[in-house]
Parts: sequence; C-alpha cells; structure tokens
Amino acid sequence: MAMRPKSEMSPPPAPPSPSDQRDAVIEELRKGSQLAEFLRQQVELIPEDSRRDAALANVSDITTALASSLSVLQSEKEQYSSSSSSYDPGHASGPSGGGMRNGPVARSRNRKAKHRRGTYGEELPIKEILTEAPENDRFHWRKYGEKKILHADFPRLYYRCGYSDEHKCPAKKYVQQQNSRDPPMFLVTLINDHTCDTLFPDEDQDQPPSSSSSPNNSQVLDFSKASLSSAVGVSRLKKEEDADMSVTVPSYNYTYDELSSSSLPFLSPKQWEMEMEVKSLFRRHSGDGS
DNA sequence: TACATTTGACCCTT
DNA sequence: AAGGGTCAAATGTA
Repeated sequence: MAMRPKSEMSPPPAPPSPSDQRDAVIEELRKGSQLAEFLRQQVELIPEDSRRDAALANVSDITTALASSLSVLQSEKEQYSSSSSSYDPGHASGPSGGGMRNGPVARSRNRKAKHRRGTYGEELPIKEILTEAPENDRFHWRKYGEKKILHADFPRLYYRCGYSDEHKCPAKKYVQQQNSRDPPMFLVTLINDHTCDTLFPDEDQDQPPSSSSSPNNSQVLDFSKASLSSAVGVSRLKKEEDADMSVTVPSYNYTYDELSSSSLPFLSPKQWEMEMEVKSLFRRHSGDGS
C-alpha cells in the first residue's frame, strides 16, 4: 500500500480528490465522444462506399469504447456518490429480499447459519468488463441468484462456475445491465479465477452440446437462454436466435492468452485496451480502489 | 426424471 | 437497519 509514485505529473498545489479525478476523466471521455461524432459526420461524406464503410466501422469502435469507459466510470461514480450521500432510501416498496411473487412458498425456515461458500473477505474481484454479450464467454456458468440493486434500473444476476462443485472452481461473475439501449450494455464483474480447465475449445464447433445430459462429460454448454431470461432480456435473445445466434459474438481469436483464463474479451481488442487503460488510470488516481 | 432456473428467505457487512 | 450476496425449495424445461 501507499506505493503511488506521484512524480508522474508536475506537483499539484492541492491534490484533487479521487472524485475530481474521475470527473475529469469523464469529461475527457465526453469530449472524445463528441469528437468521435464529428469524425463520424465527416467520414460519412467520403464518396467511396468501401472506404467510407471501413472508416465508419472504426469510428463506431471508437465510439463504443468511449461509451463503455464512460459507462464504467459513471456507474462507479454513482456508486460512490450514493454511498456517501444519503439519497432516498425510502424506496417505499421493496425490502431487499424481494417479494415479487404473490404465492407464498411453503418453505422450511429453519435454515440457520449455514456454511457459506465464500466469505466476503476472500473474494478476489478480477475484472470488470462492459459488454453487449455477457452470455458469450465460453465458460459454463450456473445462475444462483438475482437481486434488485439499489438505484439500479436492472437487477444483478449472480453466476458461479458450473464446475464449482465438481472442480471446486471458485470463479463467479455478476452481470448487471447498464442501460436499455438497443444493444444494451452489461457490466460483468468477474470474481476469482477459474481453476477448472473447462473453457470452450472454440466457437466454430457448431454442434450443440446435446443439452449436456450427463454431468460427467458435460463439456460445457454456453449460457443457456433461460439463465439470462429475466434481466438480460428474452426479447433480445430471441432476436439473436432468429438472426443466427452469432451476430453478437465478436472474434475471440486474439491475444487470448494475455488475458487471464477468467477474463474474456467481449470487446474488440481495441475496445478492451482502451477500457483497461482508462480503468487502470482511474485506479491509479483514486488509490487502487482498496 | 434429471437438471437448471427462479425467487423468497437468510446471513453478513457496513 | 439497510443493502448485497448466497442458499435452497419450488418450479420450469428438455
């Protein structure tokens, strides 16, 4: 701790607070977004179709990356600000335990302090990823919970590795929809590395895993549609189904090894790089987040 | 029938 | 006490 060389910039008279730094980064990203928009308008004037389309694709990548980074920072900002300012806890209608169903489920309530799988202390948040396709990461996940999060428009979905029992794999991930844009963005928080060696071999093997009827040799099925049904949006998945399920799957073939086995490149390499850069920059400024 | 998901309850941290 | 994370019975699906 306390290993933050402050020599990288000229010594500021009064060091700005982490939230100021974040705001500054957000502001820069906003400017970048505006510039990207200008650029797009200019690019649209290119007469040759092929060149224009290629350039537009690049601009689109830039725009997406900027928007993703902005979204990450803003969601963090909201988290911090809402935790420090006592906002509006009234909420009037929702104890955290939910209560969406009216049918009272007869359930034994004798569940006393059970052994908890992982105490909060030993969890290792690995990465946060913004993606349009949280379901496509080639691991086998099993959903174990869903929670309405305060001040969040969408519930958070909780998944653990499908081999958490067989291989004692501690990997988990939380998926939270960030917005309701046309392709909605999802913030995926990866917790703990996979210790199971059960990554999908490759995407091009089109054969379905025959619904993995046997748990022993079940070579991982991808996110089942049902597992994403509630928050990720059934309609969207249906759309993908109709349009051939592979629309939103970007190429996975780049520098996969550079990323730890648990961090999947939902984004294009460029987007990934930019995002990691922004996040590490922010972390450096805001004190490592710990 | 077996397995995966849903969802209210429970537990822990803040 | 509130909010977030997890458990596990009930439910859904192939």
